[in-house]
Amino acid sequence: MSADKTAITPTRAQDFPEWYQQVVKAADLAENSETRGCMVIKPWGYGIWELIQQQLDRRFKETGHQNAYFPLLIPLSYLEKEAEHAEGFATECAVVTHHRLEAQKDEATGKTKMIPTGELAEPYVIRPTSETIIGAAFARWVQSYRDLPLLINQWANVMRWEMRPRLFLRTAEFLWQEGHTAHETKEEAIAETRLMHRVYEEFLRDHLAIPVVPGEKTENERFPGADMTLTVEAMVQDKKAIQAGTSHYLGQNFSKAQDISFTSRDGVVQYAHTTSWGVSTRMIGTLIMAHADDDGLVLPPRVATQQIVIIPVTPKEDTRQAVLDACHALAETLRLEKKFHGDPLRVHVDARDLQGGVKKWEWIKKGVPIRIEIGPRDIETRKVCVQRRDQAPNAKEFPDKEDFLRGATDILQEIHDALLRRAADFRDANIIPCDSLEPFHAHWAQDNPGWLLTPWAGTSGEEEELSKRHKITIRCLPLGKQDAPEAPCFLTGKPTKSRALWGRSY
RNA sequence: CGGGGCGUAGCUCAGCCUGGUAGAGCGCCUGCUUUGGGAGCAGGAAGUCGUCGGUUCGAAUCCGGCCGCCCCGACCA
Repeated sequence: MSADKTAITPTRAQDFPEWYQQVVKAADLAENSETRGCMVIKPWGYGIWELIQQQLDRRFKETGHQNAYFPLLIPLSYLEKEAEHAEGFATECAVVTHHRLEAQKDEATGKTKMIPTGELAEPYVIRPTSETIIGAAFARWVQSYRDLPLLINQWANVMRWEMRPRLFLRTAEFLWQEGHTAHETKEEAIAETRLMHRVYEEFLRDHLAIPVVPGEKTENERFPGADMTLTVEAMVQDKKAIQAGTSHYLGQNFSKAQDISFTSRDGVVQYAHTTSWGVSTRMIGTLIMAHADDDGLVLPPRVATQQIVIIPVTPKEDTRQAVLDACHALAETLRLEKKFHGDPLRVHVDARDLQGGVKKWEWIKKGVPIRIEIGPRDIETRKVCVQRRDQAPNAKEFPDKEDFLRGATDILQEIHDALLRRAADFRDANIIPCDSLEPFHAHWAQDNPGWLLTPWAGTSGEEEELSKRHKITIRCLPLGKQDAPEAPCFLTGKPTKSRALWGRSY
């Protein structure tokens, strides 16, 4: 193999979107299905989702939430209750209109066709999100201030009839969690919105090694029906932005529309303040675009379906069994004795009867953080061959087995830290301050323009104009930057303490 | 929903213009060789050529309807 050959063709530099597709394929994460816009998530990819689920769910429970489950089908009339909300999703709803099929034989061809029949009096919409149907339940559950706060989360699938699907990033059906809460006061609801926003930021940083810019969406970019939308924005390797998670303060918009009311401490009937927040399988797409390289996927250790893969090297038949035994023994020791952030290590022995090189490259493409090779010589010298996914494919070290055992979880943490640092450096290098119009316009003519941070005091209309002109959006008003030194807005010249972050996005 | 392109083996595609009834590479299976390595050689399995209809002695190939997919826009977690 020549030194410049990569496992993935094309490379990121050659064709980023195609590279992405090839990584998904090479890592065996998911594939397109017969159903338009919907993907089949394969075990290696679903394993990542399961880990995301487990670890996020733990945080939700720690912050006082409980899981529940609500129907997939929402009566059409529910979507008519909150006008803005309905309008926001109207163009991407799948509608269920019939409840049975009738077999009909075509006399000419002899084939049987199934004809929908039994039309429903009121159609159902397959949930694009569940505010309305959960709100209806909340209306029944909330009677008194003593019923509040109501802190519910649901793990579910939703469907949005997207025009241009892309594996993980934008599929018609996707998996997510949606938190829905109801509170007595605005302050409490906003505190909840901010809390979950922070949970997302920490999760992305500490579990996925993705640094994000936390901030607030402008009115133009808000969730339909929300008073405030908080977002975590990730920058991926083509310098585009991906909204990795959102947390919304819904004010009393939904509670008024759906009558989520309660008798307050002073005996007055009031409307609850509600929130909703969610992350989806899109995070897997974000993770790929943030960390993968020209040899395939690179998994942050905490969400790696397997963290360590041990490849037996069996050149001779007479030492084969001893090598296999040594591999299994090491795997078992790692599983039983080592923990990474509280979870037992996930270790796999790849004993398949394939050539070593084939196996090695397969695990590189699948992004396994640590590869171990053990052969007859290593058994004699009591060493192991250690290779890391954050280093070159042919880089290897030969520590004593005992030393490796002692330091295995440290290596995982080092890999996590290295991924995070690399991504953070990249992001920081590609957020450019900009305080006047000329360079702003010029910036977006570049190929992969990165983000601009500007003083901003423009109106929604002015924002929209700039957005359309350059195919950009205000990704967010970054959280820590809304009390900056007063400066003239780059567009209007009005003095402002606020800063806006502009970029192209997925 | 507008503008382009394409549906042929599991995958990527050639063949279509100039109709004569199906090919390559990769993958898969078998055998031999190789073995700290994404190997080599030999053999093999696998396609009602998206679908319905028309023209023709004969259609993957020509004509029409339908269905689906991809790319560029509008829309979006």
